[in-house]
Amino acid sequence: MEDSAHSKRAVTVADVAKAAKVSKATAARVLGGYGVVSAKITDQVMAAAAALEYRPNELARSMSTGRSGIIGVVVGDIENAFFSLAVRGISDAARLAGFNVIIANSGEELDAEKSAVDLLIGKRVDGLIVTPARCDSIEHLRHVRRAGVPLVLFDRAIPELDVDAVTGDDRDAAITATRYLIAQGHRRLAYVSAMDAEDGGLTDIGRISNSAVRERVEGFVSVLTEAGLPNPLHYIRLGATNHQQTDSVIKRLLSEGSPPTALLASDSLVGLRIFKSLQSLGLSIPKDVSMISFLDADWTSVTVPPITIVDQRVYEMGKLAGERLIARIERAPLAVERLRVSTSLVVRGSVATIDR
Amino acid sequence: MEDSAHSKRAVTVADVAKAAKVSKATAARVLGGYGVVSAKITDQVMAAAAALEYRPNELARSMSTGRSGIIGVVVGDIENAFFSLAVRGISDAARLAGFNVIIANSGEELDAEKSAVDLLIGKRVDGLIVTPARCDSIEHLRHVRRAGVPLVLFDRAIPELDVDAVTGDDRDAAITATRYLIAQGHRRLAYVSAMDAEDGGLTDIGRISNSAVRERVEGFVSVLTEAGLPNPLHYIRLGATNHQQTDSVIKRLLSEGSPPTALLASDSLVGLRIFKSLQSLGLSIPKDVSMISFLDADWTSVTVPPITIVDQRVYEMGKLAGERLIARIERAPLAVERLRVSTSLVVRGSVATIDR
DNA sequence: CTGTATAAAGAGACCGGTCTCACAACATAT
DNA sequence: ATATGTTGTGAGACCGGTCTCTTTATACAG
Repeated sequence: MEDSAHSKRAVTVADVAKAAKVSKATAARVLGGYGVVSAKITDQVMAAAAALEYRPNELARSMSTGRSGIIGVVVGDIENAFFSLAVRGISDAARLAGFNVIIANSGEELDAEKSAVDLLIGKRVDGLIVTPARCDSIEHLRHVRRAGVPLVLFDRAIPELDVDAVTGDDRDAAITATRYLIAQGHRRLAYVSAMDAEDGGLTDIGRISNSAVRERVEGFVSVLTEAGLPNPLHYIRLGATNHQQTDSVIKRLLSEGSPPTALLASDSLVGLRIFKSLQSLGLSIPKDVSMISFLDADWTSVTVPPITIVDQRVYEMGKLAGERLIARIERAPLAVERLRVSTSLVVRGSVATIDR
Repeated sequence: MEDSAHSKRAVTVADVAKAAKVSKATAARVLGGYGVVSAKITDQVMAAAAALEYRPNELARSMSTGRSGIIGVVVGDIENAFFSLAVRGISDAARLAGFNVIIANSGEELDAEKSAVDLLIGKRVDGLIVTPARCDSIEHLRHVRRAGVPLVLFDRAIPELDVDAVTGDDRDAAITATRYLIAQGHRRLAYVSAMDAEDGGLTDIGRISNSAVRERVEGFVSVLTEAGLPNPLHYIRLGATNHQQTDSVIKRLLSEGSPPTALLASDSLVGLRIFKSLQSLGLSIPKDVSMISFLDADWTSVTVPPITIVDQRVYEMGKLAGERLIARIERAPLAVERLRVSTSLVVRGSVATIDR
């Protein structure tokens, strides 16, 4: 294997310059596409570069220009369809503007998020899109701003932070879905979310550290209250983080004296887990229990019955976030804003009508 | 907004050194964690760094060390569950070894793949994992090798390229699935893949430019041949790239004089499209048509009936690819290998038994 | 034919780290 | 007291680009 040398020093502008018999500065002008160079010299340099298979060192380039052409994205969980769709939206916006994307996974954990942010700042990304795991620990995000790196929050807003955010209209979405359930005659409604929580219960909505979840819960509760239903917090359950947890949450929920007749799932993963739980408990949807899930995920349209969902238009959210960030990077004079992407309820077959 | 200045020069080692009243070299030693420095000076420097909120410039660091700590991944389509799972496997392996990951999407297009590879090489990634869109255009991959950057192919192998590859045991998987279908009494079997093709038909297996698809088709065909079934190529269809295409492929396939009784889907996206097509055609699975899909995707276990699948263990594949690449980066003396991750057939309910 | 404007090419500083080498200070051996 | 070693610190080259400033060559005007 003659190429096992492995690190034969890469070809540099200096090498090309020497081969083309011009100065390093001139070669750099040709290869970097700036300044003025005669056609003849340009050809010489290009020929030499091709012969040597010159590839520019973007690192060095970034060092002197101060721009990396990269935008960093910190998401909760790439495997979640919500985020992978969002990432595609961001990537598309980025590509259109000539930027590339580095993705880092936080696993919805604060420490991982912090170090991901630090890492990306270290790599001198031109801007950052972050899905903050918690809205009550924001020092690291403050630092991003202080470092002069444009920042856009995704899916969750932090009012104290005076920074752009792209979110769904979570409150309205929850309100619409909840009103629909009530209109169908349901009176005992549960809201199930994946957010970590000490115990499954909930006492103080204001303390939910994830704004998307909080606003949905608020919307949910406000509808129950306006409908005059008792104990609006009673059927709210957090902590459906994995299969076992969800199973036990659902089991406990349904074995109450008067169990809920409808479940609202905070995201498509929770929705899927709930679906499977109900299936394994031998319960039929929507005859025994009704459900609505957030996100128009793959699986929701092929089940029997197909699942009624809140369509979040995540791709648009991602694209918008990307565009906004790029506008910031290019110093567009914009007011700090929270951009809300509207959602819509897609009625399929997972909600029963209850006669009373 | 007092921080609208936006680019207040970042804090450098020199700044920290000045504040700590030591030389740049000493400050660098403390901040970079190399060399020897007395405890007293270390404290001074750390204090100054903390006060100034120093963050190292990884770009500059990479420039002098020649290592970026990044591995580049070029995948076909992040939104495909296959790839997002693989990416998680790769990321986990990377994180464990202290590497970070940049992801680029090729959209299964050769040009996009080439420019992604170029870009990543330009960013001086320490290694590259690529899912080659085609196995017959490999000059850009040759160049990666010539540039001295370790490379691991993912999901598809290219024997001519003398480079590590991590794939499934595609041939065996297809054989197992096909034999199973035949054992259930099926005699007219179709294979449907998403690969681009001029027309849907297929004349020369050897010319399939994607090794995974080719090997699966080979396996499929070999079983049909060994079972003495006529015209093994007859029901092989490529080009099920999107919903419309798949619909028309399926429609044409089933409106033949003697339509296939079982379909084998090349990946979970194709599988899902097939499922929906059949549903919209009013055909029942498995009564009217049987099917098997590759990949244990979300949706396959919640349909009615649940789908019999070929479980590909993609996470393991990704992890293995990551580990292999890192071993290469760290100059482990390994022979070039093709690593095959075994698959297994998970029988669920989408295949009917045909009595004859 | 000289003066000046202009275009093209070269020289070298710079970005922010790492790292080699020189050197100073002090401890231990002879 | 001198030689030798050890440890901690400073000076400055270097990575591979960009970019400013200077120099050289050429064109055109007076």
